[in-house]
Amino acid sequence: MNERRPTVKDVGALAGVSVATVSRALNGLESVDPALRERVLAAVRDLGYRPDGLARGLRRQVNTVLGMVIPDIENPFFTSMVRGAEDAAYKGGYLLMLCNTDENLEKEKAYLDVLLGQNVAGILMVAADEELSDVQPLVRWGTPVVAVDRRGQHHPTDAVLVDNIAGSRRATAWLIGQGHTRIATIAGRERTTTGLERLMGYQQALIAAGIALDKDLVVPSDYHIDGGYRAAAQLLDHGPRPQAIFVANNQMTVGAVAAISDRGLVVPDDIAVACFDQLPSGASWRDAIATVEQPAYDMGQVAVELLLRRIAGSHTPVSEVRLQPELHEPTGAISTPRPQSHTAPSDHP
Amino acid sequence: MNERRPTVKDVGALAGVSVATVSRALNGLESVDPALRERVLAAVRDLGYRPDGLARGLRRQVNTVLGMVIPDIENPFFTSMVRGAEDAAYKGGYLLMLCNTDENLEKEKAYLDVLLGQNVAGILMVAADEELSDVQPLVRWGTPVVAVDRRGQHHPTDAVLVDNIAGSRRATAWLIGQGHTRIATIAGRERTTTGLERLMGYQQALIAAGIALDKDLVVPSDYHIDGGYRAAAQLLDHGPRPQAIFVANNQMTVGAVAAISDRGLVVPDDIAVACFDQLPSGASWRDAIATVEQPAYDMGQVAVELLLRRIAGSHTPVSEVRLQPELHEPTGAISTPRPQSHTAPSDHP
DNA sequence: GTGAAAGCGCTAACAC
DNA sequence: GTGTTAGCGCTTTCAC
Repeated sequence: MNERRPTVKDVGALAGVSVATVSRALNGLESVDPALRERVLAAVRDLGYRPDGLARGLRRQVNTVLGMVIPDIENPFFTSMVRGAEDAAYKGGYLLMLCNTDENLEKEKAYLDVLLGQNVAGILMVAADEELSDVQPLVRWGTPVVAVDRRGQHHPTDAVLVDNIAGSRRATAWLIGQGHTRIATIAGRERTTTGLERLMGYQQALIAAGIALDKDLVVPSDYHIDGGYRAAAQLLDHGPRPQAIFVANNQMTVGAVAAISDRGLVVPDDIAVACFDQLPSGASWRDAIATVEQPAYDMGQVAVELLLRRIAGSHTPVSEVRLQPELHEPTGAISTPRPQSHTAPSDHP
Repeated sequence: MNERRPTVKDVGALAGVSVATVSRALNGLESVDPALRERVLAAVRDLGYRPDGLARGLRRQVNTVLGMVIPDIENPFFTSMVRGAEDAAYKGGYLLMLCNTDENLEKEKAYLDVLLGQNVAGILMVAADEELSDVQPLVRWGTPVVAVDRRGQHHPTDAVLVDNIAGSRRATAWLIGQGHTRIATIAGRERTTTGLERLMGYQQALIAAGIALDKDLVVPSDYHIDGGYRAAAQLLDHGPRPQAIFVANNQMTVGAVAAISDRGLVVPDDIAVACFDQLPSGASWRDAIATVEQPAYDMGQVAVELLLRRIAGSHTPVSEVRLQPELHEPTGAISTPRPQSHTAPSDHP
């Protein structure tokens, strides 16, 4: 081990041909004599040769790799999206390199640098911060980018989003339909479009039902479990308790339910809950909460399809796809739920 | 947009210096006149220049990027491991490119090809198939590799594993301690060391307690939710029902519990369950099942530390680290559990 | 301290 | 159909 890694030159020498022939044979050009091609492939096997991707990429100026940047690899919503993207990419002959920014702008910039440096064919991006994330260099030098879930504010790119307003409007309307009027919301980060849009949907539903908006019932938070806990605590511990809460994402819901439960209250008997995103399978409170389920897998898939079209040279105007989320009403059953499979094949037969 | 991407040459031209000076300025060499350095950096900003990683890597033959290959990005065990690896890598000045193989050998090979082609500094690998996964080319050309969770059989590399035998022995012993003697197991894939070792632990515990092994109580499965469901169904529908089941991973447990519940049985009253891996937070049955919790985050962290040491040139013999999993006894509480935070900071303060 | 030039491994003109 | 060679963008001797 630790021999020098073989190059085209070594392969050529062993096969008794020039480097050009090696290259042609490896890239499947028809114009190569079958006998020579055989010799080349044999030499490749003998030496354990694999092409240097850097040199190849440098020369060809295109790669068959896509980059994907996500903010939180531990959020099932994103991993499901990744699976959709990856399946579509693989089908199209591309591989997907994943980068987790941990909602950290500095990391995000570093990863974009690397991806751009590797000359990836295109980038799928869930921005850590819609205002500050810098996709400008990508767009500027012609690397196709598709924004997913969150759309950067400054430099318009293709985007695949969910109809957040409609989704949260439906969820809130459902709570109203259950007979509640004093409905609070734990909102998402204020600087994100998802946060703003979900808040708008909540407000629209109240207005449509003729319910006055109450600022005390709107608690902005941060999309994290602990933030959801704190927000719910504030709602429960100060002023008259709301009859229902609409929570803007899954993680905050986990925290909110914990806060509710810690106070000896029961969902939905004492307080009704609806939320954006799917809840973890097997959760005991899963059948007591209405959820707005986002088509995460499809979002990833559609995003890649858009991206591949751009890579292929499409010059249609920048487009924004809005997928419809689906309201999932709780069954109200108390028994242990039958968990759903997480695997993509069963989710997307 | 879509101007030609600038190169060192462009920067040099604008700054009125040679490409060599540009390169030196960008790489922080001391020997550059401060005034020139300033001119260069200004030109870099003006042009929006960023170095081409391919050319740089090709020339330097070394990168500041690590590759990580995992089989299932939707499994929380792996994503937690990724977070540990990533945090350690970032701390050490490296970025982590993630590749999801979906337990698909062909994909795995393709990703390894790309990573090796990109000349990554090192690779963390959770092999899709311990017998067939081919790390030989990596080892052969000196790219450091650390196996995590699963150890390749043929070509020994550094590895970070969990003491599977001890973990499953403890879990099974706990079931015995609850007074059960007719204890079944839903085992992992037979060709994996984790599968074999967890089966061994189960058997060791039975033998130590003087309980005869019964082949009918061992059902091999595949680590997936559906497989767990089928395996449990077989145990419940044929022959005398076991008093307890030890399940070899989290996903199969989700399926097994569903099968139990579908038959109107209750855990742990009708049948006791213990399993390897953490269960999803908020699961209603979480407090009824004993779990063997693996230190996933730490595994990723330790693996990167090992890898970085190799990259730095350590020539110590190949080493295998075994971390101890922890038996988590159920509280037996029926109330809604307080979910734990998933975020790394709270898990690893 | 700075510039000219070689060369990393590969592909694509261009000759033959 | 095959070989020779230039050059992708960068770093790094080697001169000056």
